[in-house]
Amino acid sequence: MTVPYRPPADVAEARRVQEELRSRVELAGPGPSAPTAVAGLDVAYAESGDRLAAAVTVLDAVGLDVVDEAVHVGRPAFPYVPGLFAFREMPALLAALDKLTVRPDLLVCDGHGVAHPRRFGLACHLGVVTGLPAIGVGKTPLVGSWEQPGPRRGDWAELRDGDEVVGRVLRTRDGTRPVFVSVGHRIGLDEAVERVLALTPRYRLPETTRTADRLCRRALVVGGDPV
DNA sequence: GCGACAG
DNA sequence: ATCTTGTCGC
Repeated sequence: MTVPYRPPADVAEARRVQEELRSRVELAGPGPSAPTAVAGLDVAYAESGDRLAAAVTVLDAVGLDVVDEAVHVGRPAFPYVPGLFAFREMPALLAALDKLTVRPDLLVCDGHGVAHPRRFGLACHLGVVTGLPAIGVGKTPLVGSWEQPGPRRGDWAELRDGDEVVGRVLRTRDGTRPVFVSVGHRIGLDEAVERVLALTPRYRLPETTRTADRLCRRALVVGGDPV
């Protein structure tokens, strides 16, 4: 899946691109079809901050075993600006996705989807650009307010920004901090939460992001960096 | 005006 | 994201 993508030259251009792509987000799912190959995406940075490794792991939706994986080592494509975070990692993530042999049915991103100031976080960006259904799973909030969800796995609370429900604060494990789930592209919030719970049988974060996290960190070490 | 701010 | 020691708990 080769997808054309050019990083913006500056903040102004990034915001224009973001606004243009935002109109293409689909907040509902395509249908009842259950995903079989779920991809996890994550990026690790070198201490210097001038090098990064983007990883994608594809897991069987049922057994949660890794059926394919790919990494791409490169440089950040944009400075870190809250709200424009996606531009930083998009090129490397797309390059990694390009190397996959197995085409995923769903992308699980470490970052938010529509739970974003302009409703277009990394998960939306990746979903729209690739055309694949995508879910955003953030570890910390970016926008919105919420009531503390119950203490048990599966308990949740609405994440709302003003009058809009932009996601769900979901407890994936008893007694641990919740994660922030939001729609990225072509999937509904209920199904997104359902998928996240299916991917967290044991740990707080989805197995997809855990495997991708280990992969990109390893790639960064093998590539030679830790002083 | 001040503070907050995914990774 | 990354830098960091010990510590509490299963």
